[in-house]
Amino acid sequence: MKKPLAPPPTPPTERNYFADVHEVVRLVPPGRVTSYGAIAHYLGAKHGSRAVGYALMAANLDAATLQRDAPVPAHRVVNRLGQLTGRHHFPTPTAMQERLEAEGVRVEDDVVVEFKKLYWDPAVELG
DNA sequence: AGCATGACGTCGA
DNA sequence: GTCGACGCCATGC
Repeated sequence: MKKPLAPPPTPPTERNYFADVHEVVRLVPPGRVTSYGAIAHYLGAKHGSRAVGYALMAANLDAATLQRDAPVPAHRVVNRLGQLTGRHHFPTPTAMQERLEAEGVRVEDDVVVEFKKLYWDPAVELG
């Protein structure tokens, strides 16, 4: 039958790459953190780490994605130094830290305490 | 179509 | 050991 509405399987702003990033981030268990580079590396090491952050930013802002799939715990993603570089993109500058601390992750001076200890590498945990 | 930007990471000087 | 430049992928003008 003809389809009166044509729901695009993959919106232009959410391509396979973004979906991949979202999926991996969702796998990060509470109380653990990962890095942009780890995700990029897990996805093939060919993807730029910037694109990962870009995907998270888009995911957080795009309510459609949040409704379609589970919310992306972007607060569990920090840079390779454990710094909360993405906190400025949250509703409030402290929202990211608040969420992390709510999960038992201590944040001090915008840096995850015991980052190496809480580090969750998808390439290791998943593969 | 080309240039500039971005929640990064790695290399070279 | 610190600083600067390039690369990566995707988006916006």
